[in-house]
Amino acid sequence: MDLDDRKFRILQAIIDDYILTAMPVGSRTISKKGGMTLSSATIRNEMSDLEELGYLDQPHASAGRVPSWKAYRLYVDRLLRVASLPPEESVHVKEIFKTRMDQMEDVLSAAARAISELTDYAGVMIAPKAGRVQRVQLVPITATTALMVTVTDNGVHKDSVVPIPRDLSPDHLYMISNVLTERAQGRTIAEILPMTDELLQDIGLHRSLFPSLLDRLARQMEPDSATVVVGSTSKLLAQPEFNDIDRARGLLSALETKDQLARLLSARSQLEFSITIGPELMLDGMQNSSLVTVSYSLGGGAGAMGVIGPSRMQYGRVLGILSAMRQALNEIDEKPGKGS
Amino acid sequence: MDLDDRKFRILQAIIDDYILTAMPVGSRTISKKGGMTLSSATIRNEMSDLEELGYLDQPHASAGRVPSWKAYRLYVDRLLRVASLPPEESVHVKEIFKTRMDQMEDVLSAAARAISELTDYAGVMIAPKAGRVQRVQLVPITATTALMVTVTDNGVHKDSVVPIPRDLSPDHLYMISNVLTERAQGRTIAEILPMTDELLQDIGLHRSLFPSLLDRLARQMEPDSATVVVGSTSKLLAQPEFNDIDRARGLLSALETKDQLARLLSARSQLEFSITIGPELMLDGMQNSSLVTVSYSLGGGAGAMGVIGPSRMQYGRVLGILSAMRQALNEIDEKPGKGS
DNA sequence: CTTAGCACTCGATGAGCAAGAGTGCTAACA
DNA sequence: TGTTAGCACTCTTGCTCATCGAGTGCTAAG
Repeated sequence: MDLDDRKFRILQAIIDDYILTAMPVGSRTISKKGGMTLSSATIRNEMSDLEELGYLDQPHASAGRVPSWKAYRLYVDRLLRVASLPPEESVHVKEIFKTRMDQMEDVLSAAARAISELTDYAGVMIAPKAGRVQRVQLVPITATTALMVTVTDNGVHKDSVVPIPRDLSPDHLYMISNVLTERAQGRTIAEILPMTDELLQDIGLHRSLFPSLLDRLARQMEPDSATVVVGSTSKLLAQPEFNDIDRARGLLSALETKDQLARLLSARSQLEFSITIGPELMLDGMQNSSLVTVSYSLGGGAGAMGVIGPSRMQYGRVLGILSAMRQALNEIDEKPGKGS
Repeated sequence: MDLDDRKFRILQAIIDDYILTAMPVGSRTISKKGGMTLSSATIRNEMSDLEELGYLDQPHASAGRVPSWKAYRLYVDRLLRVASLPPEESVHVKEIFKTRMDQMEDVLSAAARAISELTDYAGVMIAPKAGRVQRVQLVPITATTALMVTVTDNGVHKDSVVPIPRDLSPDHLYMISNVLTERAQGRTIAEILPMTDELLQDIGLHRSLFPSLLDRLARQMEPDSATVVVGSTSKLLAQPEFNDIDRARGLLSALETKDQLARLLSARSQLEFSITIGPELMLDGMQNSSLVTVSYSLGGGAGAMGVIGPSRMQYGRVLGILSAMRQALNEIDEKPGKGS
């Protein structure tokens, strides 16, 4: 069931053309442009075969052929070449993070915007996975609430408001923070949770307080939808496939449900890169879209970033841009004043 | 140049109809539906006058009339009635903030989403203005960086990474935090900035450190684009005016430049409510859109929220929803475990 | 001042037609 | 046996043209 070399070349030519034009590709086009010396009739026969094999679709009887998701899959698996960036763009990418970034948030949204800008698709970022706890500190807010700030070894920090007993002074909180820090330091959340009992024994004083704190700690450490940043989506609307407003709406609203995106991206933060095509995403409103991701590391933690765009995507170009971004992000670590 | 009562009523009928149908309104429609006992010919004459006065536009010679922004302005100034919510929706609004919200972020995005959901336009929120500093705390991250967490009296907190001298122990940082807190407590940023010299004298030890910290503090306190949250924008695409994809793109990209929105909203956080129509916004891509805002207070700080939609907006309904939201937000304060 | 009546305008709709792109099939050819 | 020229056929696209109808402005009568 494998394709012979000629079929490959023809399929590639079709995909290349379709990616550029978004128009169904006819046999004559390939016969002329494709660098092949075959007549359109021969191409037609081959195309007919390719359709039967499920690599091409025909919108209607007298239109050209359109690649199916199966074709894209083959394309990225076997035919894809990563396009390296032209030098001026490459420089541009390096520039993005030149300005001071105090917060993880800043880095993420700058990167997501940049990805959108460079690719003309929608850029998406997920923050690096929180690593091991490095410090926990309680900062008083009101008489009965405090802010629990957690810093991890990859520089990610999170905070949440926790209730505290009324009679705790700031110094008390600081002491508790130190105990918490001592106990939690260097551990992942999975390691911390069973420690509850031990902790409770240590500080008989605030028995009631700690289960709640550990709960929060656990919640803070898991990747959540808040750590997903979507870049410019308006770029997407320029793509011809979204002249159909309903499709556009479907995709946009899919992009707005951040927890879906969080799942997708966080699942891919272990993969150096990934390409997921249309139906493979198994999400409503994204049957005709693809997700391309690369992982990156920031402060030692692994995150993922990518672009979402029509399946007819310039995969090579996009991968090139994403690779450049990865490198730029990784370099942030080496600089002082780095992203939180 | 004032309009007589009948012109008012006719104009109102036209706007009411147009808001519902998004179609140019003809004289016959008004004559029949408008509750008036005038013939279409009479209406026609009046409409002709209204057009001359700039309240109506005519897309083309043989179409009906469409309200101009001037008409909407008049409408909201003099003819608008706030629609109170049907009880079941009112209950729904109260439910939104029932779940525990640890972070300001959570509250904002839940609210923005809810506004979008209820109105079918795009909801926007800006965080309450930071008030007076209540506590400043430095949490060590690495040997040379710390997280500066600032808590204000209205519960807003912000953080940013600051460089610190290499030889500071956590306890040192805690002491410095206490000094900073003592000095800054109860003051606004405008009051803190001139204090630099005083502070430097107090702690001769870390002269070089403090200007940088105060800088950060100042930056933290100003409202920034990060505090703007936009709810679901895909709802907007359902509006018939955005069948024109270019318009949709224009508006969406306007919604993506958050600092513009930040300016708009923060300028309106002092007003109980505001309605700004198309050209009055003076922004590209929003000539045909309106912004309706109400202020709210959370933790004692004033913020603003609103919706952005086509000028042909159900102003009364939107105001009703926003009022309900304001009330729901204000009530969060009274509960424990409140928004950050 | 109101309104009935009427001529006029102009967009929307749909039919009809020609052009063009593309296909599949067949038959000839190497 | 694979390739290709040729051709009939299909279907979309764009165009024109006529028609329809909503809506207007004007005029003259009530």
